Amino acid sequence: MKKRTIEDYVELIYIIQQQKQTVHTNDIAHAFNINPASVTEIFQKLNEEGYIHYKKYSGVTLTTKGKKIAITTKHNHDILKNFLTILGVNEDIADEDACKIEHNVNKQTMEKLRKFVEFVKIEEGCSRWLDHFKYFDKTGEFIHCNPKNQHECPVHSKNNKKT
Amino acid sequence: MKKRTIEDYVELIYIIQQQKQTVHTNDIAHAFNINPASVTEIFQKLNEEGYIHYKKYSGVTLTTKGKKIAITTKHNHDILKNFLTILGVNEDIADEDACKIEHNVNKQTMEKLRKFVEFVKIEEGCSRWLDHFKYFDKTGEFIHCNPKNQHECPVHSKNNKKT
DNA sequence: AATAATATTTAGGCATGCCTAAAAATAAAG
DNA sequence: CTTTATTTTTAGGCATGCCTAAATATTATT
Repeated sequence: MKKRTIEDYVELIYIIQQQKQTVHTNDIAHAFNINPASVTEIFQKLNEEGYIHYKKYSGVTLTTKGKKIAITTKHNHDILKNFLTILGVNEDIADEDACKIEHNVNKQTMEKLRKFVEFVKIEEGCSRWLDHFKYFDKTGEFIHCNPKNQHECPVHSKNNKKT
Repeated sequence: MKKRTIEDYVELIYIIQQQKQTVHTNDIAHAFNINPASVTEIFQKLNEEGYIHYKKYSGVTLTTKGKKIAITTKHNHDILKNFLTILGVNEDIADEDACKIEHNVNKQTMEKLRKFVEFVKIEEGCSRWLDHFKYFDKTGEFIHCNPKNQHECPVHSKNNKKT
C-alpha cells in the first residue's frame, strides 16, 4: 500500500491543471490508480487545509498556497530526476525515484543536489570527469583524470570511438 | 507521524545487537522515541515474518533472514550518506536523509550511487572537478576544468590558499 | 424533456502504526 | 525471600489512507 502525501496530490493537480483548467476526481483516480471515492475524501481534506478550491461535483483548482507547494515540489522533483539521469539512471526509474524522495529530503540536501546538477550543466561538453565516471560505471575501469595521462586515456584520446 | 518500515527496525536491531547481544523493547523505544508497548507489537510482527527470534520478556535477536536485510539496508544507508557527504551535506543531515531515502529507492539508483561514491573515492586527491564543484557551491563561480586554464584557476593554482 | 450512461459523493469497513492505562513478569534492594 | 522498582505485555483506542457498494448529480442521447 503506497503512502501518498498532500504534496503528491497537489503536484498532480498542478500538472493536470496545466491542460484542463479544472481537475476532476477521475483524473486523479486514473493517474494514481485509486478509487474515485478516495479522491473525493482527499479533495475534502485538501480543501479544508486550503490547498484547493473545491465544490461538490465541480472539480477543483489550486489556491495560491496550493500552487506554491506544487511548484516547489515539482521543482524538487525535476532536480532529483535530472540528477539521477546524470548518474545514468534510466529515465522512468529516475522519475519514479524522484517521486519517492522529493518530499522526505532536507532543504540543504536539495540545495546541494540543485547545485550539483547546475554544475554539471555548466560543465556540459567540457567535463572529462563525467565521461570518466560513465566509463567507470560501464567497465569498472578507472582512468586518472590527470592531464599528463590524457594521451593514453581510452575515453578521451582521439583514436578511441566512444560506444 | 513518522512512518517506519520493517527495514528501519531490523537495521536498528542489527546495530544495537553489535553491542548488546539481545535487544530489548526499551532499546528500540528509546532510539525511535516511541512507546515500549508499540515495540512489543512490532517484535511480534517481525517474529511472525521471520526477521527475529522473539520470546516474551526475553529480548530479540535477528534471524539469518533478518540479518541479511539489515546488512543490505545499512549498506545502502552508508552509500547514501557518503554520497551526500561528498556533495557537502552536513553529516547529521546526511544521516537523517539517508534514512529517509534508503528504503524507497530503486536498485539501479542505488547501484549508480554506489558507483559514484566509489568513483570519487578512487579519484581521491586527484579530482579537480570535485574541488571545482565545491568552489562553485561556495562562491557560485564556475571555473572551466580545462587543462589549459589551469594556471589561472583560482582553486588549483599554486598561489591560492584554499579556505 | 425523459432516459440512459457516467461521474461524484456518502456511508461503512479494514489494516496499519502509533498511543495510553493497566496487568503481569522480571530484576534489584533491603 | 519479600517488597519495591523496572520492564514488558495486553487490551482497547484513534487517525490515516485506502477500499466497496449504494445513493445522488451531471451529462449525453434520442
